[in-house]
Amino acid sequence: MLSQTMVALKSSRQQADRVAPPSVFDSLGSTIEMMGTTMSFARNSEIYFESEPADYLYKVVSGVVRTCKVLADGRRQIGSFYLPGNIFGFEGNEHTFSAEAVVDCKVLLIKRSTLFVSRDPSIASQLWGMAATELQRAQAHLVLLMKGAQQRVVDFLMEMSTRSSSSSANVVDLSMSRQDIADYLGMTIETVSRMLSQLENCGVIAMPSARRIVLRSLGTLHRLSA
Amino acid sequence: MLSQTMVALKSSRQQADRVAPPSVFDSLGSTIEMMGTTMSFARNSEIYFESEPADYLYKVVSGVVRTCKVLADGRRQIGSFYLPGNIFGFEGNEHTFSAEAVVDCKVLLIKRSTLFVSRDPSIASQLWGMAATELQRAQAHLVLLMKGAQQRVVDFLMEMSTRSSSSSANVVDLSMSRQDIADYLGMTIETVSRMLSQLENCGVIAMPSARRIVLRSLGTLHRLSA
DNA sequence: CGGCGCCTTGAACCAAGTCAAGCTCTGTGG
DNA sequence: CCACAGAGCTTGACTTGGTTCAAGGCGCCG
Repeated sequence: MLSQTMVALKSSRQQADRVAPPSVFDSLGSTIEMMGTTMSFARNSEIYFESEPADYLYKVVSGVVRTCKVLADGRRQIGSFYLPGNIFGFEGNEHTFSAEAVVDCKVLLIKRSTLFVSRDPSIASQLWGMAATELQRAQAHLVLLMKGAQQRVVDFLMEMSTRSSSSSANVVDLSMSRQDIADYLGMTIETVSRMLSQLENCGVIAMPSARRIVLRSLGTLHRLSA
Repeated sequence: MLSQTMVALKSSRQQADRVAPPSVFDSLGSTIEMMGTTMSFARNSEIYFESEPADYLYKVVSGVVRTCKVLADGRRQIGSFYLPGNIFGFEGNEHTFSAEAVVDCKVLLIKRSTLFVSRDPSIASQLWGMAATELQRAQAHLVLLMKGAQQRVVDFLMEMSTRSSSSSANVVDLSMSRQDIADYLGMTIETVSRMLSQLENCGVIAMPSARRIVLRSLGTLHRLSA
């Protein structure tokens, strides 16, 4: 049951890149305006660590971010993946998970304190809404972990398909490794691999390459995830 | 893998009991004052259903509440338990889980709209804090579900011990059934039972009765939950 | 071409689930 | 007050889905 993950993180935290113009932090169609700083992070570098004080919110500009935690026995749990446009870093006063760049990323940082000085009540309710979205994500993840291996993989594919505003629907380009997927779904890379092969054999997906998945029958997939 | 749970819910939604005086909604040491309504719910009755619009927040006055969801295959997932003083009902605009009374309960209802009319910025930040707490709870639950059966049960006992402001520390009085515990921990009642017996045989807990657990060695328990 | 990540596949193993009794409370009616 | 019924809990024997261990394949870059 022990460690498979043991990712050697690049220790180099990246430096600030440029100061963004007064920009629109526009998730959820909102209009929180503020000064933000964009930073770049190299693949597998750490954005923040799990227990650092949470003074910022983060918005993915490009790339993909994962939040994760290394358990006592060396295994790793991934809390969530964040795609361009997504906002992360919502945990209370102290981060409960670390955040890392899955691939090279640009991330917009917003100091939390700047959000509360403004008296604009719409900001408060937007924050509320984002936290609620995050909570729903976590709850969906809980439900996912109760299912069997095949269902988990199918759910994952469907989630990624839905969330990535991909050009051609039905094609999912995964930027994360099998190990990342396994740690997100709470299983081993071998099982992830087997389930994918199995789905391919059944003809419901195709894998032109390991990281590119074609969803050939959304109907069947949806039924499988029941 | 099919249904074990099939709880027959009492359909009788309870009526409003009395109107509370302008009361202090004082979780997190806050001072959100408002008119609230206290309602009583009988054991196993439904407080709200998963997909109803979420117009209220709820505070447990007495008793214990569970939030849960019935999966497609009939199994049930419990999102969380709420003890007296805890506040629940934070999901976005629509509840993702149902809420039910584990035992006879009194619950204080607060209409959300009343929270937003006031311009008091402290209310907003308190709401933010509560949502963050709820998120942390969910994340802790995620981590829990990655562990082995014994660890899950130990974690559950520790959580309950910590959260219940019990008179005598080290004694946990469970108001929920084995089935509730199993559905919270993502396993079967048999496994829960086996793990508890095992812990008792090792001498780290005692069970004067099925629902009353004495933690005989917090140190050992803490080590086991590693 | 060779080395190295990363992914896949196979076979053996094991933790938890399933199925099936049996036990222990608790409340109820005689 | 006792006997009985039923729900809830425990325990044992067997099955199984997923992990573990161990090769082997594929693709990429030097």
